[in-house]
Amino acid sequence: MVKRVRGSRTGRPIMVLLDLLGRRWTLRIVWELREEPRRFRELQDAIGASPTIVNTRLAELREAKLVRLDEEAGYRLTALGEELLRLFLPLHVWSEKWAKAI
Amino acid sequence: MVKRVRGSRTGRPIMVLLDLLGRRWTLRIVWELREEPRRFRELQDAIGASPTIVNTRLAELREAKLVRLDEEAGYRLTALGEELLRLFLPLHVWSEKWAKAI
DNA sequence: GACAGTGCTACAGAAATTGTAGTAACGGAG
DNA sequence: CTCCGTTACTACAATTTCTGTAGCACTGTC
Repeated sequence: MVKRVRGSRTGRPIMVLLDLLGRRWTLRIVWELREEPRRFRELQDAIGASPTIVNTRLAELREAKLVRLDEEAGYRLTALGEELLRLFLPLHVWSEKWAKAI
Repeated sequence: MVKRVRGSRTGRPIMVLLDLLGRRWTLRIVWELREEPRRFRELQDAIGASPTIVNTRLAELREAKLVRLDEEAGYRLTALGEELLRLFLPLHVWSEKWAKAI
């Protein structure tokens, strides 16, 4: 089986990004790191996923330079990761409005 | 089909939203509908997913009142869906910057 | 040495997704 | 009416992904 690039085969950055963020737990992990660094197990407990997939997603996020492992404090967002998070922060407020609408 | 709540068991709106958006193809579908309505097959061809999953995601998005089926024109974002999209639009520009950084 | 914490991995079973094929309803052409 | 193309959508087996549990190797503390 040929290794495929998930999501877009075009390689356009927006498609690559949407594909990365559209994997289970990815958005959630970024969200959990929004305020402070987290240890591997801490993160795993917080989101309730298996260590296998947490590790896989962390590896992808690290490769994408959105997350890094700080030996002292744990996993944390990089500068790029924080930029991305800032784009997502309005979601929090909006989600409350959305919840009322549905 | 049994209705399950994926992701967060808390029911907090932001978690429910992150869970919905963190399913494969969901973000991509919203993105494809950003400019104009799309027919089912058109959408399927554009993203390259199976009809099964396209239909499943559309059903979820319709239930979440983010997408609706306009018999005349095809699937389109609702007012809520357009609000959500507006939050995501900066991603397009940011993704270009991100692509250069990695 | 015993113990707890760290990141991380193995692996079998369960769940989600794919790929292919097909259904049913509708409209227009012949 | 029959045939054809279009629509949304479904069935189902094969494949891929994720889960749940257990454990490893390493570091530091007592």
